[in-house]
Amino acid sequence: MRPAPTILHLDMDAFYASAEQAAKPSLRGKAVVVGGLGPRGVVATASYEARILGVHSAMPTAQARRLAPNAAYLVPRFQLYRSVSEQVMELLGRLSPLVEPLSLDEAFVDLEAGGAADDSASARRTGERLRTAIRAVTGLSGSVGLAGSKMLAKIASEQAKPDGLVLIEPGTERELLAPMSVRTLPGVGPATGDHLRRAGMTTVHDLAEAGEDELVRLVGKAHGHGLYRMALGLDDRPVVAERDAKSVSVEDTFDVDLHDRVRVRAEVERLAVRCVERLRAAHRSGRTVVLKVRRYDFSTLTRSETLRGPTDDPTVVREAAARLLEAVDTTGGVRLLGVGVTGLADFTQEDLFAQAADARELAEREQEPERQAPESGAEGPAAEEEPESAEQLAARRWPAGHDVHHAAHGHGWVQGSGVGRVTVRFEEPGGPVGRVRTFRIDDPELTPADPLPLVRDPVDYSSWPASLPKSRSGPVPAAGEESRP
DNA sequence: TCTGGGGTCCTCAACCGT
DNA sequence: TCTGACGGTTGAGGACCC
Repeated sequence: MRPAPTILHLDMDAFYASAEQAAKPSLRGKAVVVGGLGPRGVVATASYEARILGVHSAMPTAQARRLAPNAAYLVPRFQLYRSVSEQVMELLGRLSPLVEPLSLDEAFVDLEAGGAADDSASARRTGERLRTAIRAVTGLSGSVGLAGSKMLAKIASEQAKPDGLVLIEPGTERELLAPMSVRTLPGVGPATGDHLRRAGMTTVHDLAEAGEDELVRLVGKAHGHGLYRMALGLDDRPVVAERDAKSVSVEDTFDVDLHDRVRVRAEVERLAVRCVERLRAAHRSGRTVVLKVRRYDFSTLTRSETLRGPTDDPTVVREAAARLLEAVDTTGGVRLLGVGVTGLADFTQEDLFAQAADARELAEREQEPERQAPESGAEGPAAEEEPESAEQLAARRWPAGHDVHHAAHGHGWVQGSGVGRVTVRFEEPGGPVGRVRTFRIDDPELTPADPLPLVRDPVDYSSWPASLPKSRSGPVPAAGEESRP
């Protein structure tokens, strides 16, 4: 534990939903749900207005619709979130070289390493200035936790939500943690929480009392040891910048379970190719290919194969995935398929040709002479599947919430689509609530558009935090300098 | 009323080589 | 040659996180 609370945890408030509200003036103050909209979708983020109605992350979207039938339901737009995230991370990078992003909307910062704070007062000042800067640059609010360790900084930012700052003074940690639920501690989820509860432990105090040996007996060596230290408020994990990814994977859940083995095979090949595209985009190669199958009853199994050396050849990965699938029983139906690659390296083995040839030879030996080509063939994969309805076609072409441009009406976003029609609201970030118009889905004047920046004429923060920001135009965004309790 | 997608880390068993 | 301990690698699964 360091002597001063100089670890900062930033957590953007209801990030995806807030970004959508900022992008779409008509949604400000309204319940907004961002997530999968299909029959098997789940909620990624709900705005605070939707949370009041009981909607929360990881809830099936169907359930959310029952709780909040009038909320706006939008599919995620990662392009927008990524660009906002980059702005935020850029500000964090100016506070310290040690920034550890955890996701698009969360990061740890070691303020001491950046000379941005050395005691409680300076840490608090920096935290508040950061919140002000984030609001000015992105138009969104973030909550800040400050403490002497990562674990406590994260707990602090959780307490600070929404739109606040909480600082935990070193020396007060044990007292603060004692009455909290064991579920507060990182790494304690539903399973471990239940396990501990059955052993009579519900609070952090109970864990500290139980002692290390008892915890190790209950939940295993690594976890038990870590849990005990956390219960005492001890956590010396450093802030680590630039973590290399250890695996790359893609997966798809199907709206309807797949029964046709030919279709399953075709989907696995498609996923393998997508996985390699991602791998190559990251300039990596991988040595172990993993196939994931979730069956009709939600039971999940994985099968993996380690190659002689790392590869980024789509043929090699596709063939490995296909071999793995042969060993899986899919009768009863398949709900999800995934293909991943682990054991990543920055280089590719020179012997790629030989490896591809090996794999092909193996596959050929196992396959019948005429391999069904899914694209051709009268009884291809489509035989069993329903043709796409007009609704599905419209939803795919014009996803709810995505930006569009109309030759006559300008910039807008898709409010909904179906029966050959798409409804668009014409409005822009920072502008007034716009009007709604409906078009045919094949209207030639309507085209998909890129998201607009959430703040059009941002305050100049190019020399932040060295000097105070100067406002170029408009009112200085509200973001109190005082923290909420 | 059913349960996404992209990851990380840990555990355990089997197997291999020394 | 047999047996055992031990470490490393591989494969499978589970828990957890956002």
